[in-house]
Amino acid sequence: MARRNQHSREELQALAIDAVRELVAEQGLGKLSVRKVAEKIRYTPGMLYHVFANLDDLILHANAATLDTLLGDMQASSNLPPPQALHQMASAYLSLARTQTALWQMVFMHRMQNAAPVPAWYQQRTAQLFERVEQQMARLADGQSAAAIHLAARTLWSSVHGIAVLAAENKLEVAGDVDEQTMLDSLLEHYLNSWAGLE
Amino acid sequence: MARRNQHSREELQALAIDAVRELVAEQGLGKLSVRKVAEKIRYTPGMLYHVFANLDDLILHANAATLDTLLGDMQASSNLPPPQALHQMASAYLSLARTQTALWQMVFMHRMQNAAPVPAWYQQRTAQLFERVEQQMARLADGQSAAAIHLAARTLWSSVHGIAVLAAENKLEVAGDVDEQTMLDSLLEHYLNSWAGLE
DNA sequence: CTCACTATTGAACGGCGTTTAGATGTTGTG
DNA sequence: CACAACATCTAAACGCCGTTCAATAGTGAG
Repeated sequence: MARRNQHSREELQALAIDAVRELVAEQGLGKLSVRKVAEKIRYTPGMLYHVFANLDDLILHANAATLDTLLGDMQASSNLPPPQALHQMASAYLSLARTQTALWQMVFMHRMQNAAPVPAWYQQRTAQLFERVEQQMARLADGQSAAAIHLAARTLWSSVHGIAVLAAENKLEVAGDVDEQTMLDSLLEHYLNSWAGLE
Repeated sequence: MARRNQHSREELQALAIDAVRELVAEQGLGKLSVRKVAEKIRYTPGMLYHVFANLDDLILHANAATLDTLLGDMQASSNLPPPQALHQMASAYLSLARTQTALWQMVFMHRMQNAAPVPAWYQQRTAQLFERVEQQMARLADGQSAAAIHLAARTLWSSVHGIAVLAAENKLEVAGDVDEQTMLDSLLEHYLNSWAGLE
């Protein structure tokens, strides 16, 4: 029982990635397993190791797909005036954390087991995220140094991330009933107000 | 082979909690297991289930200890003027994330498997964290409503949390070489500037 | 038609959290 | 002092998990 060759290597990759994303969306990251993925695409677990290095590698590929949709959503607002653009980008980030919580968590909160270095094709995507923020901050800046813009972009986005983390967990450690979108508004308004010297 | 009774129930709890914290500090959360904890305190895994409901319950108890030291550190600065107090509290939070990364992650980033509700004795500790921030924000506020103070405290602290998350991961998803303490300074300065109308 | 090749399987390894019957000390009672 | 009742703890098992790898069964080339 070998070589069905119904699927090329690339098709198998795509099948497995889709299966991971479906399983996680349905049952959460905690219930994901190599065996379930294999069963879902009707192969044996061992086969997945000819196509991916290990489970973390497979997860990384699935995360790339999630990041691509997020980057797409964020790109859509890049032509607005900077404050609105940042607002919409942050809203897209938060929206993903709220509506696709499990997938968002797999991207931003899953700790990889293998100490393997993050591959370039993945790092590129996370770098793009900050780049888009930095672009808007640069447009907003009034003659600030590149270092200052870099710092502010990272500060602001880490803060947005913190709010999104809260939204994704949605109760456990930190109970409270403040709406996260309102928190986002508060953060952006006040931080940008002071940083860019707006009124 | 039963009833050594060398240790009371409370002593066993304490032993197990210490073992968890040592194991996690040394090897990280990913390597923690009931079996290792049991071996470390020289009992069998089954015994731990007479003292704790399950592994998550044990982790929760270990986390309470971590939270207590954090709350102590944060309390120390409560008599300073509000901006400095918030600064020091945030620094304590960040410092824990940097120097005791694995323990910090166990508190703030570990997802519990069991859907059990968070017990009151634990929720009380996380609530205290926000309360202390809120207290300082209230002192800083210029006649703002309780709701506005609540919102601002949660916004600010979620942002601090986001920066601490970044510090704890320290490379993986988001490469970059900006010092987190500097980011904290930037966040606090600008957010508080605008929120409290300071100059 | 046969052979070399390769995609795929199936079984195994060692680990995990958790449950539970039963063994073994300790303690209270007569 | 004997013995029953009890509490404590162990040992083994269950069903999962990620990962590895020898063996196998289809395929395409000659």
